[in-house]
Amino acid sequence: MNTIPSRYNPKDTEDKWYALWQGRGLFRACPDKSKKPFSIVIPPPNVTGILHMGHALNNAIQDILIRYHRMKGHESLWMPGTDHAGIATQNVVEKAMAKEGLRRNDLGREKFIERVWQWKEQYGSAIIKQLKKLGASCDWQRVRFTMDAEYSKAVVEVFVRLFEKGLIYQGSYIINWCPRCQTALSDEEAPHHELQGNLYYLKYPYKSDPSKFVVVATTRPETMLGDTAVAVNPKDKRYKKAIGETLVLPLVNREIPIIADEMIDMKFGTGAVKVTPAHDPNDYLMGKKHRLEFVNVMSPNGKMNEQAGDYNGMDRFEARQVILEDLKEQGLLEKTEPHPLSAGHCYRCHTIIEPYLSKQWFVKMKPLAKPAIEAVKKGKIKFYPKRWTKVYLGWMENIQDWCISRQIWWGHRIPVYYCRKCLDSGNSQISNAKSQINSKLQNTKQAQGVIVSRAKPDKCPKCGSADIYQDEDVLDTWFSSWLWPFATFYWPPEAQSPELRARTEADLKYFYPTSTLVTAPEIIFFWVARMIMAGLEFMQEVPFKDVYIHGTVRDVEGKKMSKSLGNIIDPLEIIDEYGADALRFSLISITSQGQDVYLSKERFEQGRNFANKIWNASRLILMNLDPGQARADLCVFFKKEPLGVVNRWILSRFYSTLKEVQRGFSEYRFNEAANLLYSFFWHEFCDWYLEVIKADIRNTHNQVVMYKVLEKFLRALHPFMPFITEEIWHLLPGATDSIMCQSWPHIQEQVIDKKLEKEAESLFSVVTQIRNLRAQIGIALDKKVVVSVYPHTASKKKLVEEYASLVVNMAKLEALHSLSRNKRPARAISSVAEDVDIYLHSEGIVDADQEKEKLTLKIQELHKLKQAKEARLKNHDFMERAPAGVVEKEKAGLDELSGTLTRLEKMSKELT
RNA sequence: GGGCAUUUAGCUCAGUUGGUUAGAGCGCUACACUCACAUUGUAGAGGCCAGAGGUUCAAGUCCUCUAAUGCCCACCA
Repeated sequence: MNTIPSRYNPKDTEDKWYALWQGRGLFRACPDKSKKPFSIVIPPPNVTGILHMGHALNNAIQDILIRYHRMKGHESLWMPGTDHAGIATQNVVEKAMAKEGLRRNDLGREKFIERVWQWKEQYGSAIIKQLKKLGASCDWQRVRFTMDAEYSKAVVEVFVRLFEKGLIYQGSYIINWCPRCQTALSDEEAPHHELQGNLYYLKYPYKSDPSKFVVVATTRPETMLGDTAVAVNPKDKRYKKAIGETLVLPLVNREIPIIADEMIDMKFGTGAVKVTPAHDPNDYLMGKKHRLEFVNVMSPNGKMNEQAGDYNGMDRFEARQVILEDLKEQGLLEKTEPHPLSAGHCYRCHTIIEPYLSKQWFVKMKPLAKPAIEAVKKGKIKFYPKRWTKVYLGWMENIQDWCISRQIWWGHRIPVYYCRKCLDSGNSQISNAKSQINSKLQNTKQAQGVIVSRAKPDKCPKCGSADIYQDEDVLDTWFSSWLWPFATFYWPPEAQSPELRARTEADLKYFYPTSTLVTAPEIIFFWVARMIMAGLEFMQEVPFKDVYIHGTVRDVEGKKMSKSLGNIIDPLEIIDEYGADALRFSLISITSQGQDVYLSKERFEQGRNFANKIWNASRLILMNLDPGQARADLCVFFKKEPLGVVNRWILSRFYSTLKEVQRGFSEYRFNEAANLLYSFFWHEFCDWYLEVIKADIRNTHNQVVMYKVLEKFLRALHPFMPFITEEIWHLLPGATDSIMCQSWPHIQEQVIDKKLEKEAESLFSVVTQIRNLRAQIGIALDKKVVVSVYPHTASKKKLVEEYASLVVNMAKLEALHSLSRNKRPARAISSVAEDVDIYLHSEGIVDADQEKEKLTLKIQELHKLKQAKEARLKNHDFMERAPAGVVEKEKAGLDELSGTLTRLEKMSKELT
């Protein structure tokens, strides 16, 4: 077996095994009534995406869960796929086209979409290849895309159903408008960020006396062109007389009234507010309430429009400056104060959002939210960590209607059709802003000429005209991804071809609801909450039972990793340098439940080193393994053979560890599970077990135990480090099949023996103490020394004598004597282990003072502890109120401490 | 303005229902490469658990307040 290299090289193994797994269909999952299902749907990455550390963490966790449950005997499905990511993808393709000097309008809608599809075919699978590098065991035959024809049927179905239920409506409101992407956005897509802006105080002259003014404060002076009133609080004494007066809007010369509204905060600014109903959500409400005029002064591209008079064509921020200058010139800019404000930003291009009046489609959310709130409150869905429940509920309980129409081309076209004839003849076509606002939204449903349909109608059902055209807008990307947990299973079955339906309907029944959703906190509102609503609305069942929210991956300074900051650690680079196993293990071992991860490249050394350690321990075992001996049945063997303390110890430790690992899994404490396996293997199996048995490695007991522990350990570790465990699995004698097909080791309770564990560890501590003594006087390891011990109990004496050779080997001794009299030998340095006094015979001169000082320090330290324990045991309240077990423990601790102290004191006294 | 999280060794972090002398990885110090592994081994140093109160027989852990940092939410013109 010396053909095994001494360093593990992931490059030799990872791609090889992945190809084999996939080739053999080991990731496939099919309904199997004899098994319990376990299913996860992947949070579909954007087709534009490339794998970053966040994905690596997210998918490593999912793969660990899937592999674990697969080995636990569940029919485990990991559903993969990608998201068409409307705005993001359109932006990317437009950017690529810009290099050729092309704009989307040059191509036209159809050609442009064709081009996006081409782009998707060419680059869209990049992230899937990268997931495979990571080891992701998705059922790739099922890979879905939110724009797939079958998936689109679900989107249309849902739109139509919600519309028919009256939960979708069209209307004109102030929405978040991105002037760069030129589309509406939902509130979630326009996160607020702090900006350092100014508060400008503008003077609006009275019509009756232009030398007098009302001063208003604003952060967006360019919107003043659209002002149609000034509002004050009716309780505000300063303006009591002014209410009802008329002002002349500067630069525009529009006459605007001073109105009274309770909404106005008297303490802010001057207490007088300019009202721009077409450009601010609050002003919009006031506009409606006071029947003001809605003047839209901006074009969709963020430039001022013809309503802006002289400022027509200027960019909104340019106009701001020019308007301020003009006002200043006229003496109408009273002052400018720095003022921090927060403004919405486009989550795709980070452009500052313009609150903008426009006609959009909305989903009424309150009725959908109600059951979704219930489901979580009743515990049908559980969040891990728990605190996200509150975040979820908080949002759900204050949910706003969802703007779902987008003015882009890449996406699901809204299934609404218009009959030109009906629209022309009727008055349902909404032409000006004012009537838009007043039009009752529910009317959309009955509106003449508006047809909502699963397929494009040939002719108008009302008038029979064939002059029908579809709504230009597409749906929000999230309007398709919220269906992911069931639409990926070809929901609705009735809408699919009979053949497809026959093939897939059982899958939906078997795998839905899914088991666990693994995701990041950023998309709780975007996605998680909406999936819960969709699942309950369309499947009458929650989409998943557990939601595990992991942390955000950050750099060492706590900054989010982003391309623009240049602080990215590329997972593929790490895989290339350290291996996918190392990447996975390192990430998991530092990710405690839901905490953010601060990452530097060096962290991955831990995983790499661990892989190498496993590799070399396996190498030792394989080089010394007699396959004939080793493969005995452990259970039978264990019962029959007197295995000895060390073998029994490692078996007990293994199963103790396994038990805790399993608990880690069930509580979503992956770091704990990973670290338990790590420290068991390294610090118990390698540092002690293998070192101890090395001397007698051909012994049958040792053969069986080392082989079994290795073999079972590999299976337990496989979910975390799939590649190296598979590689070594195949080096084991008689290994058939893939490790993926093995079961996760069953916990053998009868092997766990805590008392025995303690006994063995007390033996090891004798070794440690001797090593310690050697180090104290600097005796090199190759120099053999003689040690005498005096065990204070008969059982310890028996143990030490029986395992004398273990101590001799591990502490590199010439000889170990067991003293028959409790008397300090001459010329020795001393130490104590549990119930054992230890004397290392020194050939040189023992510095008695130094030795005495060392012992004295130790005595003082233990004395303090002893006092603390005595005090506790003397405490009446403690004795009365502490549980018996704790008191017992304290007593035992005190006894031991007293014993040790007496022994140390004797040692010290005998020193002359 | 509201909420959440974090604060434990030089660094990055574990520490579950309160219960012996608070742990890990990295880094550091000393020693050790013919030995499965120097991506290693052995031994060691290093902690008023952010601060102040409180509850309790017992607090890193529970409660209150304070401070710093980060994140999320909110119609702060």
